[in-house]
Amino acid sequence: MAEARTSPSGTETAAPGCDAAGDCGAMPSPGLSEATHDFLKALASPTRQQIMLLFAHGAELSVNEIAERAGIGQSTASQQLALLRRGGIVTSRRDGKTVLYRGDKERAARALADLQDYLKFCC
Amino acid sequence: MAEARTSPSGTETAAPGCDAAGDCGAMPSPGLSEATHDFLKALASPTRQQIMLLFAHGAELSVNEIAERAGIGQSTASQQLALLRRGGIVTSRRDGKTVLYRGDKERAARALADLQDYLKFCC
DNA sequence: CCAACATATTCTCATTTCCTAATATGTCAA
DNA sequence: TTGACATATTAGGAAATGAGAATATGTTGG
Repeated sequence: MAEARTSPSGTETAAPGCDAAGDCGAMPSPGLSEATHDFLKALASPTRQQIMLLFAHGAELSVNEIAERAGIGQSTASQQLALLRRGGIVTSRRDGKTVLYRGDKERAARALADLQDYLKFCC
Repeated sequence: MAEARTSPSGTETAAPGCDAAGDCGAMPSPGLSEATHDFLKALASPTRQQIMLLFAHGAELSVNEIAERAGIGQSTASQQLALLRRGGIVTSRRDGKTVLYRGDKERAARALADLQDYLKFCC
């Protein structure tokens, strides 16, 4: 009978480490917002990391250009770009038939700041 | 006949965006080091994020404590902690029978700085 | 050494992710 | 509107991931 889990309900909303303290409701408990989680997930993939490098120096590229330069299919590129956009690292705008993507400096910086707060809290 | 991929070999070691420029070997081309990639992968998981929160305020916890507080099994905790350690966010030290884990502030900060450079380059 | 406890490793299975092919949607020009 | 092109979406299979059960390794005390 292995895996004796003592706390049956995994519902631990409050900040841990403050278990029996009593007055820890004051701080916001940076539980890593959905946006920051998406940001991390977006960057935690070699393919998407490679795609991001294509946006160096503020370059603005179409889906096809990205697919070709990254050596992946068109649909794959579209999907990965959607994840990157969901993670707030890229923005897209339409120009005629094509859709141009580029890095979103501001939102990336914001996500990075969130991450910094999170790490400052937990480490 | 979909998926017309122009570059058949996906072996793109050099920094893209510098394709036909010629003199791009000067900059380090922050291709996201293995360490930083492990760092991102380590944080891109709700379970591991939850575990990290247990280390708030420099707390040092055993594997069993972590498993209990996070509501996961012992083996799962051990595995996830191994990933976190591989990502450089956590350090471990032995104290008798138990192994104590805590956040690694320095290495986390270094990984964050790497990430910042990467984003500064690509966005 | 042996028993007891703590952690690590292995095995297996369910879920998710990644990628491609095929198809659908959207946009412009004629 | 139709044709051509660019992107988005869907479907399906291979590979990676996440978690628990069982087992192995390591450590202390008797």
